[in-house]
Amino acid sequence: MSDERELIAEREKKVEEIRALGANPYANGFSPTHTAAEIAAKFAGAEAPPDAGEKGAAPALLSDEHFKIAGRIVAFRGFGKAAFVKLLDRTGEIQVWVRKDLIGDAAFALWKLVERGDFIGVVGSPTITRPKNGAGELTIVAENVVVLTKATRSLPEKFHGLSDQEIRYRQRYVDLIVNPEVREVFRKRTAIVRGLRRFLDARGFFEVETPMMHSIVGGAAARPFKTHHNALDLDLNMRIAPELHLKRLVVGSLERVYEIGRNFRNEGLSRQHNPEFTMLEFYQAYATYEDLMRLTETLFQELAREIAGGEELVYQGQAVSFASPWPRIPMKDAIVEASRRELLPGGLERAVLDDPEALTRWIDASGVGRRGDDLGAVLRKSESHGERVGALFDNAGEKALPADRPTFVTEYPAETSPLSRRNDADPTRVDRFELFIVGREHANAFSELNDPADQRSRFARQVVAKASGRDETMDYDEDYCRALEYGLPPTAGEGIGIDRLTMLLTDQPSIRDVILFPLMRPEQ
RNA sequence: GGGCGCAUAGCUCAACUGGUAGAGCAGCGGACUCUUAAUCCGUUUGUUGAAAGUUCGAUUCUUUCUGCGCCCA
Repeated sequence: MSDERELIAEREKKVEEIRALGANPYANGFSPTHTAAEIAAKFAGAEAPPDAGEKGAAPALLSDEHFKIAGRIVAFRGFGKAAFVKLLDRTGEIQVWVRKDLIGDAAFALWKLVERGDFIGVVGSPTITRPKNGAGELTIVAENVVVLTKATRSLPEKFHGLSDQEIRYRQRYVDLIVNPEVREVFRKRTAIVRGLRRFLDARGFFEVETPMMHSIVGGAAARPFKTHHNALDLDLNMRIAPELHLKRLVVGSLERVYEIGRNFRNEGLSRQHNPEFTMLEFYQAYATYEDLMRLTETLFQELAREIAGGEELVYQGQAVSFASPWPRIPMKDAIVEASRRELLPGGLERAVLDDPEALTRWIDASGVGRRGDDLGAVLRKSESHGERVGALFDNAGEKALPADRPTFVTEYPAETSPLSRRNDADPTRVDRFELFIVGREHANAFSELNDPADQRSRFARQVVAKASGRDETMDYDEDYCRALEYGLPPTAGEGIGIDRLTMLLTDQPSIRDVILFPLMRPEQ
């Protein structure tokens, strides 16, 4: 009787037996008056009532007040004519004590068909069970019990729970039932999103929703998912970023806007990447990327205090201090540091990175350009000095950043930032930063390019690159350029990945641990 | 995309160099009205991820496939 179907059949038999006793195994209309947490709060610190002493005697109550509670039985300890069960509701667990003498023979006959996994409703009053080792436990002594939903599949083993990662991700509902720490991660995720909204709302930002289906690809360097609208016979892309629509809204004089929503990028899966992921993007008129560095520091510190309990946190064993000020490192300095630390061949000085011809000579002399790895491949197909610098940073410079401090990387090359404003003093670079924490990109921000002529030429370069086979490029967005011609006020904008932020603040190793239903291959 | 690893009962895990699969929990039957992984007695349960190969014999060795994880890119 251990074949899975037989286990289910055993429980289905009980469903019928419940019906035979005149009860509904899928009953409706039971309205709880209290949650587990509310009762726990109400009787926090209560003294145990006087012990009745007699073995088998009904316990003295803390209060005559009747509480109606409902939840799933996650632990069941039976004693023949009595049982202790743990009821799980949305706020946590509470113990219930069911006694034959208190609920009566008829109800107890029904109770005998109840087991771990079932939902029940209970009416009863509180007591504190006899202290054995340490304190007694707050417990609702049942006067009445009803079956609300009979479960026909049994829960995973009570002690080890569910640890198979594949089943945890595929059957998240089971994971959430048996792993309290998983519930806590997702509770914190929601608290993070609420915290972001609170932070931005308090600063006069306006929350908006923009389209997720775009006919034009833009706002990031990524491959899109394709889809199709039948009635219009229109090919569409799932958005890779909301950026261009949000800036249109700044043109529309909204000035401060943000959107929290899903983006879709057709790329591989890893511990840091899920094809659909959630981003916050916000845009603030009359701000610069430097203003956003200060804002970002404050935002992350506030969230760390609320979610992680302070500005000193530990991510997967790595201590990280959020205390101000956060280091700011120009991209080229990070590359020089990588060379110094032999993450790259030596001799890569700042002067070399500043001079396209010197960099070409260094790439040839060091052999990096002939390497079979990703860096070699990217360098060979790079068509500009800026792209080469960006490739050196992505493949080595990142690794030379401080591990124990959030770090702003600044001075990005213009070629890899087609939507960013050029730096006034050095037009080959843009007013942009990315925030790196524990080696991962956590935010990307820049002062926005609002010169329509410059924007048009940068879109044109993207189109040329796409024509030459690059698929992670943007389309020419004519309407966006038209919007810029109406005037985008000086504006800075930023994107923050909510999934990675949640990983960081809840110390989770994989993005799949902070997404309720991560993308998986279909079963079978 | 490349490399490494994992896949055994519903769940968590065993099974030495190849000898026909076990435990705990869950389930089932019984005892039990203060338990905390309740306890005690008895007891059922398997296409060892799939397919093929080597072998007298494969959970174990080989190949392919599927799914998952990790590392690299």
